[in-house]
Formats: sequence, C-alpha cells, structure tokens
Amino acid sequence: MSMIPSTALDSQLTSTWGPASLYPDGALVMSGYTSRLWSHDSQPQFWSKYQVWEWLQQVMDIHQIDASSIPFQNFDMDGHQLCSLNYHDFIRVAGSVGHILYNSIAELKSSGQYHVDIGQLELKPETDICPFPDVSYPPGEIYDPSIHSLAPDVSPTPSSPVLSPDFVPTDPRGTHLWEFIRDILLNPERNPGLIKWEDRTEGVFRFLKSEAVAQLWGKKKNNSSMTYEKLSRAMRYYYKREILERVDGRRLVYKFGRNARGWRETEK
DNA sequence: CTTGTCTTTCCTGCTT
DNA sequence: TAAGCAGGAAAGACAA
Repeated sequence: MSMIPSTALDSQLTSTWGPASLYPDGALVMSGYTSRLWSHDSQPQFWSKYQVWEWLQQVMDIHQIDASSIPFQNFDMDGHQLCSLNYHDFIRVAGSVGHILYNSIAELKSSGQYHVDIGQLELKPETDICPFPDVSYPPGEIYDPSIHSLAPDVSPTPSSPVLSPDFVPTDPRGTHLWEFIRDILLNPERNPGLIKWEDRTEGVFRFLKSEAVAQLWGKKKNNSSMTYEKLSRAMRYYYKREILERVDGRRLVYKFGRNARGWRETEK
C-alpha cells in the first residue's frame, strides 16, 4: 500500500472533510469542495486503500446517499484494483449505487478530476455518461448483503509497531466494541480516516466516517445490517461502566474512561 | 439448561 | 430536515 503524505491527509481530514450538512449552501460549496478534495493524487490508479474509501465517502456525500447503503468493506482495495473493476463489478458489489460509482471513477480515470454537475445528480438515463448504456439491471435494484466481497478479507484488528509494548492485539472473536474502536485508533495505517484522535493524551476521539466504522464492525460480527445508530447505542452503554465518558455538545466525539485499557501511549 | 454479559434492535423524545 | 444523542425495553448471541 502506498503511503500518503500525512500533511495531505491531515488537511483532507481536518479542513476539507466533513458532512455536507456543514455547508447549508451545498450547491455553491460543492464545486470548490470537490476540486479541493481531488486536487492532488488525482489519478485513481495510484490511490491507496485509504483514498479509495475517501472517494467512496465523497461520492456518497455528494449524491446524498446514505453511506450505509453500500458495503464499504467490499471496496477494500487500492486504486489499481478499483480501476480494474468493470461496470458489472460495480453493480455487483454496490447495487444501483455502483452505477454512480462507476461513472465517477470512469470520469476520474479519463480526466483526473471528478466534476460534479448539479444537474447530473438526478442521474437521468438520457444524460448518463456510462459507456455501457446497453447494460441493464433490475429497476430499483438495491445492494444485496449476501453478495460476497470482491476484495480480500481484511482484519480490523491488526498488529502494528505503534502499539504500546504491553499491548497485545486481542483475539478477533473476543474483541468487544470498545476494543475494536481502540484498535482502529491505534492502527491508523491499516484503518485510516475512520476515527481520529481529538486529544491523544486525554483519550478523546471522533468518528470521521461513522457509517463506515459501523459497516466494519458489522462485518466483524457478521452482521450486514449494522449501522452507526445501533453502534452508538452500544457505545452509550459504556458510559455507565466507565469504559467511555460523555463528551457533551460534540457530535461523534467520545472519550475513553477509567475502565478502558490499552489506549494510552504509555500504558501501565 | 441456566445465568450473566455484551450487544443488537427498536423506539420515543430531544438537540444540533 | 437530517443526523446524532439519550436511554428504556426487550431480544439475541454466546460463554461459563
């Protein structure tokens, strides 16, 4: 996997990344938003897995499609693999959304930029830029969770040299939700851009891609219907057990509590 | 088979 | 209005 300059990542995550709802004047903001996003490394063939997921989330946001409606884990691949998918592959792994994704990547491959035309958001067939207009799929087709992933399996609980010396990666079977979250935070190289530390020493963190994390958690639990809504309920149960502490007034922000172990840089 | 833990699912109401 | 948050209630999964 290719490395992305951290400065580029940081700027993407902190300044250009964010839900579209932050920008009430969506249409006006969008063009600048997307052009900023894709202003670097615009050749999808050279994207890392991280950039593939960034692109996925962006397309979903731009088209105002619920991120939970596609299986992010099915796109556990780098840009080279992504570009090798044909139209049918996109439809197979993402249902009707695959159509949008295919168009996006096709345009990126040819121009290196993803131009968002607001009029295109309606996705009228007659203005379809899909190069395979004869390809048909059942109207109203949606993602079928039983469809297997094209991508190789990925473990969300990897080992990494950044872990504290006494941290031993837990058995995936026995990993609880908070440990799963912690392991994502401790392994940004393997699960980049999903959750970010807000205050490393205080144990404050924020979900950047809540639905993507929920999908990953669901995959781990073999539950394709997991959502952030349900994941967050489980997170709230941790308050009482002091595994997490409340962070008032901030959406998607949590803080590790006194009973959470293994997240500190210098644990013991 | 029973029990306890840890979610998962659903829901109502509230907040941003 | 959408997305999150707060918890109650109840069911499910699973290990001891």
